[in-house]
Amino acid sequence: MPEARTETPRERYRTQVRAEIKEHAWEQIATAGASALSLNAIAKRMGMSGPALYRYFAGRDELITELVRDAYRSLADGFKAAAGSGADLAGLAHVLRTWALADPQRYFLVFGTPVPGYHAPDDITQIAAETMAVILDACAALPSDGTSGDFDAHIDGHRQWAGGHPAPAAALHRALAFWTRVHGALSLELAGHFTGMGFDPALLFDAEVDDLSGR
Amino acid sequence: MPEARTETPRERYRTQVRAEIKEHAWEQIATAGASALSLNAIAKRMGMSGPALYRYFAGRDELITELVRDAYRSLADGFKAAAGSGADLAGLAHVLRTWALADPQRYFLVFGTPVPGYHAPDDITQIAAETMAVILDACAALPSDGTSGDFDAHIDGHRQWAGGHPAPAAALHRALAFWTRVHGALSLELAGHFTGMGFDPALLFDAEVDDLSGR
DNA sequence: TGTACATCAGTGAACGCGCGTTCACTGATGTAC
DNA sequence: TGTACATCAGTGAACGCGCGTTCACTGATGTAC
Repeated sequence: MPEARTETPRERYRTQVRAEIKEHAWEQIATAGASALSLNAIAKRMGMSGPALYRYFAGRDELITELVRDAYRSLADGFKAAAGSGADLAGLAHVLRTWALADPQRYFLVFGTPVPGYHAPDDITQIAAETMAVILDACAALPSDGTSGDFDAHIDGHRQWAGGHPAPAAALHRALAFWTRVHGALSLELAGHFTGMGFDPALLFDAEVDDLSGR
Repeated sequence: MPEARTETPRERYRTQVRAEIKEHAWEQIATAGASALSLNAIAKRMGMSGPALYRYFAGRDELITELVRDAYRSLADGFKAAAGSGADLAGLAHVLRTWALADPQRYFLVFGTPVPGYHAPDDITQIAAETMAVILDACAALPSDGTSGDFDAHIDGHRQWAGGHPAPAAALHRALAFWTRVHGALSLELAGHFTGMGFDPALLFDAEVDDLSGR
């Protein structure tokens, strides 16, 4: 029994071509970085003329914004799926690492060098907040030793940002540290700053995650 | 008593114009990011024609490489000066933070999104190793609780890279964690990932540094 | 001290390129009666 | 079922732009005798 068809053949074709454009875009980004993304080059690769792409995206900026959105979306979905399967903070860290290694340039598109003056649209910020929420839940689930540093006293403004999440200050703090530490280890690794240094970045990553989880 | 003059007036002029070109380049990078760096635009700002710059740099790539070299150099010098004045690991962290905040795009030129396929020349890698050495010394000077995790057992390959530095494994580990944690906190802050989250990134940074120093 | 020559900074024209984007259009696909 | 019309994907030409880079040159500065 086929599902109810609410999409016309033309609509299906449209979404398919849109997806194909994005795939070529990702390929180009993986190869030469996001700054080298060119609509004309994508069109050529797809065997069509440049202006044709304007049927699918208002322009280069909209395409890039869409790619950023998709990247955040896939990360948020990965987090939620893992959390739903009972993953703890360490498990989420490894979801992030796997996601990053799968396409380093995608990782940098989201977490890398910012373009001065660019501000992500609200709905993207929203998706980013979803990922934060998953991490915060995982931190709240972790046993805490109850000790509290200077920073924890300062953090209530952040609790408000997090939708008034009832986690203890130490958990809010730990959630932020999750991002900084895991991103620090990952981005230096992906940028090649550890190549030739004689150790395995994966083990350093694991050590950071262990420390973060309270060991 | 004037010092011995080994530089002719022409040479002095050359180095001065070179420096002026670099200054305009940094200004442009700070404004629009490194990918927007353009020789012609620099020349226009300086009131000269584009080709004139080829008297001073073989091309765009050489200019950028030189900027990266200068950035590393200034960071390494800052570290050494601080260490020479008795700064501990926390002091060095704040040197790095100050250096980063002074020109975020310079920070990202060095530690940000890598250009696929680009490899820094050996002399730049060398300067990077100098900065690493300063951090490692600071870590070796810190009291260690002697406990050792899984990662520490793996780290001897890295000791070799570090010129056979006699620091305990825990210090080597701490030096690496210094980079990942401090870079993680700094780069997320500079990229604006914390704006509007209701806490002060400087305090989070301090908390990370305290934790790193053994509290 | 003055003259002849070499050095070298900077110019302006030119080349070829690829970019994003617009526009008027052709031709195929889908829709309404 | 067939015909008239609307929708819309894709084309090719064109615009204007700025880029890195080369080349032959002018004119000023420095050097040697």
